[in-house]
Amino acid sequence: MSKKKGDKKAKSGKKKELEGLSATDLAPAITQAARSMRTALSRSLGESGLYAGQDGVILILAEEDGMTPGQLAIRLGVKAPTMTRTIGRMEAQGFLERRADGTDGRLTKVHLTEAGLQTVEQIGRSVSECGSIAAKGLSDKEIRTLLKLLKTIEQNLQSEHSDDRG
Amino acid sequence: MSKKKGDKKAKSGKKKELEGLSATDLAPAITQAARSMRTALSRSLGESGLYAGQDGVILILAEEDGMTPGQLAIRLGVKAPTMTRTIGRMEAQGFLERRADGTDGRLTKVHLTEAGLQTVEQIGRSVSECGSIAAKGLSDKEIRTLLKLLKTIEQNLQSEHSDDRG
DNA sequence: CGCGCGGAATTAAATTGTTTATTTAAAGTT
DNA sequence: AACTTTAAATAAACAATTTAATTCCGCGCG
Repeated sequence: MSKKKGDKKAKSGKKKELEGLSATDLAPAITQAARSMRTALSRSLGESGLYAGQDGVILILAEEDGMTPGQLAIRLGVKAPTMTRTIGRMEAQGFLERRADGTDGRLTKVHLTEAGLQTVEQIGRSVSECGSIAAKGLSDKEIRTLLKLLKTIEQNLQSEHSDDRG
Repeated sequence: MSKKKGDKKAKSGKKKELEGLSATDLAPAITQAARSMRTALSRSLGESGLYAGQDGVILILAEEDGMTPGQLAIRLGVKAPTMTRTIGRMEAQGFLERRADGTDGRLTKVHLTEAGLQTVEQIGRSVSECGSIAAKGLSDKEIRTLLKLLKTIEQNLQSEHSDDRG
């Protein structure tokens, strides 16, 4: 088991051979960083009675109330079934409520309740604070670079999945 | 519209105020990127009969067999109960097995089975390939920068949690 | 020698997340 | 108008994570 792996054959062929060099560490690195972030955020969010994953729903709804589960799922980058169940829990918790759309019977509109509205500020604070803690010691430029790189790899992974040729 | 911020006009004069500026987007960004990564890795890993989260266990065990659940948890950055459950599943799947430590009755040693050993190469390929896909279009330097930044924010979050003052 | 303390592993309970499959309603086709 | 297709939401099954509580075992102390 050698730590250095230079013998990986590139299946794409004409690309740079250096490509897969450090990329091997990318998946573990981002996984662990995200785990730490999720845990930290979860702790902070706990004060509001929320779980990590629920914060985004409230934040988006605070900006635009009455979105459908599908729209929320797309905005948050999760799958529809995930959103359905999360909404169900949050509804039971009293943070939001579902209402049927009058014109289209297939649609469900999600609305923030009074209790949900009251959490918005605290959530914003938690997310912001969590980001600040994580970014401690990093310059503004570095943060922007990180944000840009994260978006890039996300798009790369998404487009790979959608298999959008032509 | 007036919400637009992030101008480069303000230099490092009062970095304190600028600090939380882009950091607010950090948690959502890394969350989504990690989610995409996890999904992609999960698909690739599926060919080996594994789930995302199990790969690291096998990879570490391939390097050093007979580690305890607690050691594995620390190495992978997860909590002990997570490791217990993952090990349980993987044992049921036949990838590894638990053995009691002869000298210390509290310890459990985890060992790779033959089936587990056979997945090592494929896992390495999956992780590497997944990283390459994610890093498509990024220079080697950018990848290293990303890795460094990820490690930094992870350490920031960890040290925040350990709360070791005094 | 007994008894409590601490560490390691596990169990319990709660939630997010994914994939696959099912229901229901709108839209399109013949 | 009836049938088919599509789209949205949901249900079910699996897995990963976390925190809190429990069990088991070794070890020191009285």
